[in-house]
Amino acid sequence: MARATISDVAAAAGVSQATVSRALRGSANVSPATRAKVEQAAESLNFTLSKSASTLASGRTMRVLLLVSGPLNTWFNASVLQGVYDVLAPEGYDTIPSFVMNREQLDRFFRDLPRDRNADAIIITSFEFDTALHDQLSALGMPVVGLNSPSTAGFDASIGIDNAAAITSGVQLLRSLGHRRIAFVHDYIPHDMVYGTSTRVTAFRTAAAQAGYGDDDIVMIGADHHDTTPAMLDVTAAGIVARLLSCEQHPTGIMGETDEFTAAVYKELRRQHLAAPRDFSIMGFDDASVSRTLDLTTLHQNPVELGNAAARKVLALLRGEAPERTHELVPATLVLRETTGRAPNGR
Amino acid sequence: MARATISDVAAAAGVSQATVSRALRGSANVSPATRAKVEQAAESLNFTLSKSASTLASGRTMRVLLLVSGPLNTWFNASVLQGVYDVLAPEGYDTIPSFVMNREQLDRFFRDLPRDRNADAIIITSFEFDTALHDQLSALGMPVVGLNSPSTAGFDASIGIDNAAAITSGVQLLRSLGHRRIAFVHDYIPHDMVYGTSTRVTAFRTAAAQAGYGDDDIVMIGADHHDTTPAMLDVTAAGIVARLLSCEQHPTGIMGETDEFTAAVYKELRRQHLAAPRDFSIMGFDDASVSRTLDLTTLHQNPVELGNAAARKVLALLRGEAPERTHELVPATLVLRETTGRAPNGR
DNA sequence: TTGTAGGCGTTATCAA
DNA sequence: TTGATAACGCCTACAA
Repeated sequence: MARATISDVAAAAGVSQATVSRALRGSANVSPATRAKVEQAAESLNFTLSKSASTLASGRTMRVLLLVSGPLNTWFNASVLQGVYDVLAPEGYDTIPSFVMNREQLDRFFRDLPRDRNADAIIITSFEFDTALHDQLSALGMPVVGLNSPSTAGFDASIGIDNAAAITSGVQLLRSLGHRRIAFVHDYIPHDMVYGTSTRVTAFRTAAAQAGYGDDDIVMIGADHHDTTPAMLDVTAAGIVARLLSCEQHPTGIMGETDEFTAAVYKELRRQHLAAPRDFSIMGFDDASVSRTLDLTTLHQNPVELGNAAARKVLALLRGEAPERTHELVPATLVLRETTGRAPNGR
Repeated sequence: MARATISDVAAAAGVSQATVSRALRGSANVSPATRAKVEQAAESLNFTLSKSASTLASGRTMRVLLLVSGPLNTWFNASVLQGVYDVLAPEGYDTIPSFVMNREQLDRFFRDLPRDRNADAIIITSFEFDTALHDQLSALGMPVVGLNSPSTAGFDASIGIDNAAAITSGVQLLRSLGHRRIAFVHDYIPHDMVYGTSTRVTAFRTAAAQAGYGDDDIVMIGADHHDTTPAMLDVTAAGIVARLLSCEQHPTGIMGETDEFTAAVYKELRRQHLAAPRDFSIMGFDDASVSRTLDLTTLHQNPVELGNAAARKVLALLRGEAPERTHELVPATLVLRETTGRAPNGR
């Protein structure tokens, strides 16, 4: 049997199509009696409004795009999606995830976006845009909210964590524990589209200098290519540790860009029969589940809540209101666990 | 400025709307010259087809729903999403994730689904359906493919891993390593909507019996409630371990329902100064990243590939073809790492 | 509060 | 290969 349309319902309920439309969308100006009649008719005909037809007629799609950088199945991205979904779904909006891995895909995304014109707003996560892209954003013609984007330019609203402040507190911790030489280890940072974590690298440099570390007391070690498979992560980490331990006077305080990456480095250090915090201190960033598994000291952030907040801003923008706070920076807080402690040599 | 419509392009290119439509969708029967003219006109007007209008006219939405059980931000679910997205996106389909946490939400989902009628197909992950739900599936009127669903009833196609075979190989491993008493530890399994992992519980029982373990040599320990926060997982695991160690003659071979859960149990065991494989053997299930971090022996599966396969089946169904294999069961293979070894007491 | 009627931007059928 | 034209199913002034 063909699907019932709004006129079938109208006929069944003995009212006009317009009234059915109003009743079913919960609009005001419909008498309770009429509404009941309509709802009952719709129910018995197993009728529901067609989203496409509504969209075409109203111009509202009830969909919001979520653009994330890198794979969807990382702890951060998946949590953001969860958070966005949580607040959008009850409001009747679909969340449509898209992800891009490199600059080329990003450009294509923006080129094709109007073609799909199937969204009322877009949330963009963890991209470091150049000015060309900022212009693209403005040309979109829909609310754009940024999540963990280094700059707020081009966004109607944004939310992110305060990477710099968090890194600073981490550096302070290492210093107060007596670590004289400290290192920052991080994954490969692509040139064509920066993933946002580059902020942490520069923040570490700055924070260390401010904390009184000299250039010789700071060691930055980054992977020189992107690991594609999980197995490669161990290999990358082994290379990092080799470089770390071959420093003349190796650092005893180590910060990692993310928990995942830090976990791999930590594992390799243990393989070298070094123990934390006996021989060194190590801390991650994110408070992902792996940090809990390893009792890794870390900097806590909650990407689900970031997603929630971003979605709330979208909703406000869509209602034509200003979000409570247009550009928001939330702190990431230090979580002390078992992998940090007094520096081995004493002070 | 208002957005250009297909007639603007038609006018600019000096052809009819129908021709523009054909040309832009790459349909055959358009002369190269005309196509070029149209494409150029579209380009200069910055025109792209409206998805909603296309949908309304054609009946095809170019969207597929992905219904998952439990939160979106678990390793498994996020990977499935990634896998589905990977094959659907290049074909022009949007992937729309939905997740439900309990039976009530599931019922609502099916009740509201036609209301949204905004999908051409649906992929359903990790649900154990009763017959009432099977009927719902058939009534959907669109291709339904199952992913890791215990039964194939009601699905047009399905794919999943062979939990039973995998569990059997795990049990065999423990037996050949000389473990006389073995345990299966698992998280709380809700009654209202089974998450699919219950299969593993029963599979363990069966496999153990077949491998010659007597009833007294098998210990099943499940959490008695659902942990909501990450912190609670440790508490749950502590309870599990307490029960495990308080067995008269405690088991030395342990299998866990998932890597995540097993990791928590393993952590608690280490906290009790027990070491694997010296004092016991432990293995997880999934080959999630945490198992690599901990060098945990596990049973490997690749949910990204499961997602790929499910999406390919959807595509085939949508083309009106039969999928290569309608109902597919792929093996999960044993990955030996550092946490399993000869039973402590010898044989 | 309810009804009428035009329009939203395509696709698809049928001719030409 | 191309062009008219009738759907597609709903929303929204506007009128009653």
